[in-house]
Amino acid sequence: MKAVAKRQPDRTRQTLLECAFEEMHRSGFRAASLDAILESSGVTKGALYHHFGSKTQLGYAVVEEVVRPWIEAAWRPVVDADNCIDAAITVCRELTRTRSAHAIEYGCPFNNLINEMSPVDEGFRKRLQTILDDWRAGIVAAMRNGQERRVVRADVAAEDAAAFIIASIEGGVGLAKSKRSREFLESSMRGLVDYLESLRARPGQAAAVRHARPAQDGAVLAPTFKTSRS
Amino acid sequence: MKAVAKRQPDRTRQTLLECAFEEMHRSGFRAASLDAILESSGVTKGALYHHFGSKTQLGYAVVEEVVRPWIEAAWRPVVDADNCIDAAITVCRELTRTRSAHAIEYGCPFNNLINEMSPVDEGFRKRLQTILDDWRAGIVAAMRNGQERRVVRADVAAEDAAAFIIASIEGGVGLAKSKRSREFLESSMRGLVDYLESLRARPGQAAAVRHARPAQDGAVLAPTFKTSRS
DNA sequence: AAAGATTCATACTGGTCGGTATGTTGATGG
DNA sequence: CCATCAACATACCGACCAGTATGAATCTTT
Repeated sequence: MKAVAKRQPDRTRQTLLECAFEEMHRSGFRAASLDAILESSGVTKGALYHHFGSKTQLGYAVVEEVVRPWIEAAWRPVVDADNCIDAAITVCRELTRTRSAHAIEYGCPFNNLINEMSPVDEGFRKRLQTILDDWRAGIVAAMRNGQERRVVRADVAAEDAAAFIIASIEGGVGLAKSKRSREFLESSMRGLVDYLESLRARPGQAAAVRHARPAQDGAVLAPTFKTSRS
Repeated sequence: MKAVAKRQPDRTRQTLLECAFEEMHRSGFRAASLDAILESSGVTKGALYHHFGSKTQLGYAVVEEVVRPWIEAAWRPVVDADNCIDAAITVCRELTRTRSAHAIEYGCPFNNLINEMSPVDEGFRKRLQTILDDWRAGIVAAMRNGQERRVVRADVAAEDAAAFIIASIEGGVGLAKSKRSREFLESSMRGLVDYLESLRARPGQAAAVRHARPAQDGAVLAPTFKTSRS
């Protein structure tokens, strides 16, 4: 019998992925040092190059197997929820509240990788694009669903709103890196929450104007208390 | 008399700054190669190190003397305008329309630098932070001004809205890099324009839920067509 | 248990990059 | 016209880093 298996290729691979993810999160992909990954993981270079053909291949694997699930887990609650606006607001609140100083300082790995790698590597670009597409499609589906259930205004263009929401989140997290505090992120998120509130369907509203007008007139506004801070 | 001055230190410095900016825009700061900058500028390494003490100092100078004016020029129209919402919408339209494929592919230099350098270099972080602070303060001032002129809803929290707007712009430009087309940026910008429209003060509206300001109506307004799309 | 493949370990290589040492040329003041 | 300094130019150095060659240890299969 063997007390502990001396060879655990799957575990080695997983350790490598996680340490590579952290190093990439701190330094970006190009500045990520293989030696640093090897040191933090306790794996040798021979093992690394047995599991991954190159640094680039390792990076691709991190995107597919770490970043992608990470992002998907974040917005899943919104897609699964009965009321996508309530769910989205909750996610936003969680996002700012649970975020450690470390996460504030280093930002969102997904956003970081897009910014760094999309212009210089097609493999990264394509993989990151599909993650973004899926994320957006999930929000679009949630909003369409919300429109059918009459919890989201019918005149909202779901594609545009989804892109706008994702952009504001990633932009807020990204820009927060330039500040010491999380003030910017929190402030931006309050703006986002206000925007999300404005997407709620109002009780007596006639639906479906969509591409005709920006809505806004006639309807008399303002969900109010649930969101009013102060 | 001299036909052409053989020594033009100011011009040499400026050329260096511009070429460094372009190289940094393409590759990021850390991956920017001094040799590439020297080749594209036709300047030698000796000249570079005469004008700048190190690559980092060169980077700082690019931030202060190229990136900062670049950003300030972008939002100045909003601050100077009579109606900041109209101006902001115009700027957004310009931003997407005039943007070349190159700019789509490589994103916003300011955002790129924050994402890349803020976590790893305090000098960059501080300089970029002040640019962001100024940008945000400019929008806040414009919105407060707009609130006094009754073109912006009185219940809007200017700080939050400004952060949110900036985040959505930079996020949209950043994420657009992962797509081949500018579709994502345009879509996100349509979402932003819709949001900006929602900030307009409405004629007969009793204002101020937010900080409980009464705000007498009577002021009329609302341009409308100037901005309505489709 | 032998053979063969998988999994890992070590030492080394070629290349790139930021930075420096040192030399040369042009401008400038006396 | 000479001295001095600013403004360049060239050659070189050490560090780091991705990748490889080679071999050893372990597991699997028969």
